[in-house]
Amino acid sequence: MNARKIPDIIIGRLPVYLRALQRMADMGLKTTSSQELGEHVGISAAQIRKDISQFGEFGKQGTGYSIEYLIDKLREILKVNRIWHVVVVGAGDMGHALANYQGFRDRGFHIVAIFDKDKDKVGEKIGAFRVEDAETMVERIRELGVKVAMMTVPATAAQAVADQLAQAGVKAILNYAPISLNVPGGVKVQYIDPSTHLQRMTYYL
Amino acid sequence: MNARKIPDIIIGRLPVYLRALQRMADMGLKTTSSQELGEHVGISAAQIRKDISQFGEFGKQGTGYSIEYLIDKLREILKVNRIWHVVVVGAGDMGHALANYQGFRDRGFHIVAIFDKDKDKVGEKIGAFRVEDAETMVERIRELGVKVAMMTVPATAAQAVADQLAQAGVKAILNYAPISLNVPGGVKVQYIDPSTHLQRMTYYL
DNA sequence: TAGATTGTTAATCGATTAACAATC
DNA sequence: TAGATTGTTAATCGATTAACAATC
Repeated sequence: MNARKIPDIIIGRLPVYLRALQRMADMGLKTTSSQELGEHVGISAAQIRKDISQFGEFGKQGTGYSIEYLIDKLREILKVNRIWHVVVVGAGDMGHALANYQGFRDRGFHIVAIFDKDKDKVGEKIGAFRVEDAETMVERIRELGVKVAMMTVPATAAQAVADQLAQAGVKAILNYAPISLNVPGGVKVQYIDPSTHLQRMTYYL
Repeated sequence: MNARKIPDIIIGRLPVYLRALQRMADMGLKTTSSQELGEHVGISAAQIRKDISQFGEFGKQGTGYSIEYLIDKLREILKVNRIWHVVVVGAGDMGHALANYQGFRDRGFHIVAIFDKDKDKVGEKIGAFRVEDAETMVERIRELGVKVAMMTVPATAAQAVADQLAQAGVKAILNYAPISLNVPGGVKVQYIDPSTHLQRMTYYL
């Protein structure tokens, strides 16, 4: 089916399409076109058609795409037609914000545990969670079979934590620490660093 | 000097180089090579040399780059050799986390105000700040001459807030709301959406 | 049918890599 | 000097766009 190797850059756009489509569905729309979707996400219609057609023929000439059907397909392709259990490492302000964030609902993710190294924070209640001791992290992640983690630890601790996560079997790390991580092959990392994002814009000011 | 149009994709990598270099400087290192820097950030040495050489000849054959000098140059290129005043819109958990975040220090940014629409939140103290009424936002941003904003509002409010920010003269928006924004030409947007970032990785699991 | 829009091909455009002369 | 590493060129590789036949 999707036998050929799909470029990273295309995979990176699919969640953006999915997000826009889910929004359209929430607004009660039933169908859309590459043109319309493109206007919403700021990408050319041709590129959207090309990206989507990598995975099959999901549209109809003359009428466009069924929003519901395309959502289903994208969720299937991105493997978010299931719930991924996620751990948060670091119970600082950002860890709190993530733990309380409602936006993971219906996007395929469910936080199952939060860890911190600081003994003062261990046991603290955050929403429905209780902060667990980082010392037990590797074991707990293995037990729970968790493959996805979000790291909100200081830069100085980040590489060591990433090593532990990889060792525990985590395959996808969302890194909020302002540092590039070295991870074994097979482990994916995405970076969120507000300063870096801001610096990508100041050049143009 | 840097007369030619530099591709976006190169500008996007410069903050990553800068972050790695600042880390090296913190560790007391004085010089580095494209090879070494490349290993840190996961980018080929050839590409790093090519990227940097777009802006001048900052290295030395045989010895590489002076870390301090290259940091200075990158800060100058990215225009973060000054302090940008920044506003936060939305005083929810994420707004709190950003307001308390120490990582903007020395990266060129300084938060000057936080706004929220919710009258119950207006007046609330967050660190050194007091939450201001969103109704006064446009005026306050104009007064303060702020060009950079971070938006942590619900998706439903995001477009309207972005319109207001643009109207107030903001030219760079870091958007935490899970929605693509339409902004006038000349306004830059960067997106941070943890679900989208996670979905970029699940494909590979 | 007429109009609209897909999926796909070919052409264009842009980014990355490899290689090496220059030189510290 | 010998070794190392830059800056740059040319070659390769990959991504985007334009165009259009197919067809709903």
